[in-house]
Amino acid sequence: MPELPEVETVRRGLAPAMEGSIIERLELRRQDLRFPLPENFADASQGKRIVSLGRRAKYLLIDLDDDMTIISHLGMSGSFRVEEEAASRTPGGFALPRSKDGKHDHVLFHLRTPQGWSRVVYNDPRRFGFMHLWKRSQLDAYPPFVGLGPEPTGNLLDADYLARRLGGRTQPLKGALLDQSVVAGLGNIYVCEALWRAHLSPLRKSGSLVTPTGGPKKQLLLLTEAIRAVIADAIAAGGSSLRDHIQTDGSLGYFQHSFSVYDREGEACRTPGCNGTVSRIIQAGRSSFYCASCQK
DNA sequence: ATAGCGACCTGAGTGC
DNA sequence: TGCACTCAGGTCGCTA
Repeated sequence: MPELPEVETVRRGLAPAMEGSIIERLELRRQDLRFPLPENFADASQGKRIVSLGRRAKYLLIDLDDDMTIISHLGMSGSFRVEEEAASRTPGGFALPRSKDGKHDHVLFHLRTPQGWSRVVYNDPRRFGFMHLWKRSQLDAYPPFVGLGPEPTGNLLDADYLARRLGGRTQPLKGALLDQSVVAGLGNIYVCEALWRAHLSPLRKSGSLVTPTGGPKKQLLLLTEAIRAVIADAIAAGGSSLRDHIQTDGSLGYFQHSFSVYDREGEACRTPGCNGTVSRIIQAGRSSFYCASCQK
């Protein structure tokens, strides 16, 4: 489920509840997520203050006050929710409504906040997510971060960079953009959306967007801007839905965005002036949605 | 080196 | 109402 914009929205939603709080207790109900939880997870976390929440690609970073960082990946079905406790309650007095889906609540952060007490709960039905502990000063050496491409929101992603990475590559654009070493944080949905905005087919050979001298063709400039814009728009949409979403059920992690092509098989293409229909094809075992009329 | 595919796990949706 | 089947936003590791 969560691609970069969803993880960023989760980060922004959790920050007010977690930053500055102390992890009074870490309750581990299931250890067997995609990878086993760290052996010393509870001991290394309890009593520590959370100094800030960060993000790299689709990874949420919970920075503790002793140079350790909890790295959390939501996999396909992971989500967090915040349960606030009134300031007047005592530590042992939790009387919050039990989650309707408690059987998939795997990690519970019992927090002491400046205002009182709260719980932050990690829920993950499919258990494709995981959490690791890593020294913050050595985060660049965390194996999944080695070789990770630039953030699509940052300055390192530009058409010249993509030309260097895509030049000579015969792989279809769809696969190249899903490659986290090319751009970090794109997933199936936003690759489909970016290609639609750039009027490029997911089947197009990656190298065809690069000139013989290795520079970006105009279409690659458009693709670069489309990637940046689709991510920025999705983050903005998540941010604007954040407050309402928390108010309804306290959960963070999945927002029903409206997409232009994703999951719209058989519907009319939304490109102005295009009368095509959205198709679904399978590439490398994953669905690609695109309009064959305006995406070439 | 690159590309394709199954595996990991559970739940939601569909059609009979 | 139940059952069988398909599909899912991510990533890893194995093949050719």
